[in-house]
Amino acid sequence: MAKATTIQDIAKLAGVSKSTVSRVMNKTTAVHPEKAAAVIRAAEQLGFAPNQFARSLASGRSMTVGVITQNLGSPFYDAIAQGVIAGLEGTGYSPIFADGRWDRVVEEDSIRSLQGRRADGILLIGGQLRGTDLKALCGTLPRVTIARHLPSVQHCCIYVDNVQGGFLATQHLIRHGHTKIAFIGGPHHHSDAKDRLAGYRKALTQANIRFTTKLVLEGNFSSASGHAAVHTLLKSGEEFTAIFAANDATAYGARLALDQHGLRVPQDVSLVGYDNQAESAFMIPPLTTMHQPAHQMGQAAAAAVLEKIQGQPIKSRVFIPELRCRESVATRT
Amino acid sequence: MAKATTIQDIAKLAGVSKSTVSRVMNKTTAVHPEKAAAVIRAAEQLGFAPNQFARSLASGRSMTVGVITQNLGSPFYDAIAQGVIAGLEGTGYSPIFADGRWDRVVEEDSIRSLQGRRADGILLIGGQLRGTDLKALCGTLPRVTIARHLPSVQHCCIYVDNVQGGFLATQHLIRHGHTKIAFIGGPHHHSDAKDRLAGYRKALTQANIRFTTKLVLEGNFSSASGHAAVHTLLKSGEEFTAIFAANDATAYGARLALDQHGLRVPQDVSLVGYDNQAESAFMIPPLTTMHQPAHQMGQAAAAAVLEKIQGQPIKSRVFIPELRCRESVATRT
DNA sequence: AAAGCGATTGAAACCGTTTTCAGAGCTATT
DNA sequence: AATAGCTCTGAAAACGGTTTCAATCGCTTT
Repeated sequence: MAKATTIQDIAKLAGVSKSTVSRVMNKTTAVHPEKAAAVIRAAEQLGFAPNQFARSLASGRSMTVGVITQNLGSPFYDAIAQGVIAGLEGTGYSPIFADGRWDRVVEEDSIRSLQGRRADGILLIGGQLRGTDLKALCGTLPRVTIARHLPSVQHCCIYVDNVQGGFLATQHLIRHGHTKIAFIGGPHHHSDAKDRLAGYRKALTQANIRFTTKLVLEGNFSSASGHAAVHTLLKSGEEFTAIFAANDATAYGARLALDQHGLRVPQDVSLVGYDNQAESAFMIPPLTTMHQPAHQMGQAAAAAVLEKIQGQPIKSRVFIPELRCRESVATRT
Repeated sequence: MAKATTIQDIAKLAGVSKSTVSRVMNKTTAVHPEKAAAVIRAAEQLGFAPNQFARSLASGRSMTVGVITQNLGSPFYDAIAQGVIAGLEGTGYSPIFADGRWDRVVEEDSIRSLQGRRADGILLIGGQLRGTDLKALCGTLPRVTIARHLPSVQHCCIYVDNVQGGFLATQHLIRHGHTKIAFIGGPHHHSDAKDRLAGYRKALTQANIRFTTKLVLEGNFSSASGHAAVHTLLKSGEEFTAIFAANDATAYGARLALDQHGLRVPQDVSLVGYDNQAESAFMIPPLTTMHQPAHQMGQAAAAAVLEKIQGQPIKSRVFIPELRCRESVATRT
């Protein structure tokens, strides 16, 4: 590799000392405008990119924030990651990724690797580690958790109120006259799934509708699981006029299964999803679903961790999901 | 944060010089077993974690590879990124992301930022920069381009044959008896879109079907554009019995528009997409589409850039998309 | 016994920045 | 006119490793 241009090269070309170049680059001290201009010109001419390692070594700050993801590929979590990247852009901080794969051990390794890289802060998108583990592992390293609510001390969480989301979705169905509402959830141990189920039950209770486990199916947030759940449900013979799926992917699978059984949406069965992924607006019929401001959450988290790095106190933040009414829900007459 | 322990601390505790500590840590030279043991003991006792920055600064290698993305959020490109992360896992190299936003200037800045972080190699997922620009910008820095074919020297490209993909999709429709096949493409300047169109024309020509621009609509790879294109097409009065959409998102939009006009898929109009995104298998009807091995491409690219970093020569690699037959195509009788 | 050699080792240079420190010019005060 | 106080600047010291270089030690070879 051709030797990269250094601050020294610029200093020579601009006829100043490297200290001055550094000052111009970082605007830390006033420099005579004429010299500053010369430095900037020289930097541009040489295509200068400061060596972040030298910079970090000298200043003690790495200007990177570690981002722990869990198996990229789900629309919701990906949108968060995208928001994080967007939120970091132009701040001088770069994101550095490590994948936790929804596995406690892998997640721990990932965090350690990020620490070796001296990340100034850590952003956890989802994950498995308990708050106390995190604290033990990260010490005082600024960190914020996204899309998860950990009630541990000294830890900021940016998340959505899934109980409220489940409640709103179910309430919408109830308001359209439905009383036999099936719920296709996520894995029992997944807190989002549990919360959405809790919201579902809350809405039922409030409307004096009896809750029955016969209408609750376990899925795993995949379309295939939604598809299978509807088969199971139909085979069970339990009556229902509406389905609330714990995410849009599940709703897609459910919708296909209904179609295969000759059931029309929304005339025979109403359907509500959760996530508002891009494809939902173009389903047939367009899917009514809960919108989560994923991108916005990612940006908020990026901003939060930056503030924490700068020593400012930050607090957790709850986002409320919003109902997006489309055409997959019909009034039960 | 408490000051981290350095090799100097270990040297003192073990009663040797820091050079020796470094040698023990990296096994670069034989060290007297007794001293080596003392060093290791000291390191463990102090919980030593080498400062990656100092190490990189001194050695010139960063153990990171830069990944340039373009607006995360599209299934195809996201799957590639996911493949890259997977391919790097366990290699000691970490991916560090920067977004180019499909904008030549932003992309250039991103590359510069990655260079500042002294990435040992660069992976470009899509992008706008011409091969010569890249070469000027990166010099001899190992780099591989994914999902783009740049015929410039000294540059490795991992891509899919979009002409062949367009050809196969169209041929599939022709084999089912269709002759009036509409094509909803991407932006004219986008090379993938151009290639798929070329494949479409090639299949037409081979089957002696006259090509007409009246059946070619411009889209932008979004569902909304597919939706709009079908409206335009229907208003134009031009007859057609099948649609080949340049990607699945476009196909979703087209499918909804057809439905809104009372046209059934596949009985009235057959539909083929491109990308095989996860949702396609659960559309109604399940969408026939071209599968691209995106994840696999990302992994291959990661492996390739690592090899190049190690000084091994690498060569470009073309993947062939495969047809995934589902239920959105019917035989024209 | 002198010279030669391989295995170890420490001192010191170096990587490219940031940051501290002291000094040089100038202006404003007394 | 001397002093104090600014503003701007360069020299040099970190930062925490790697790597080069030369020296030492213990043996083996003439």
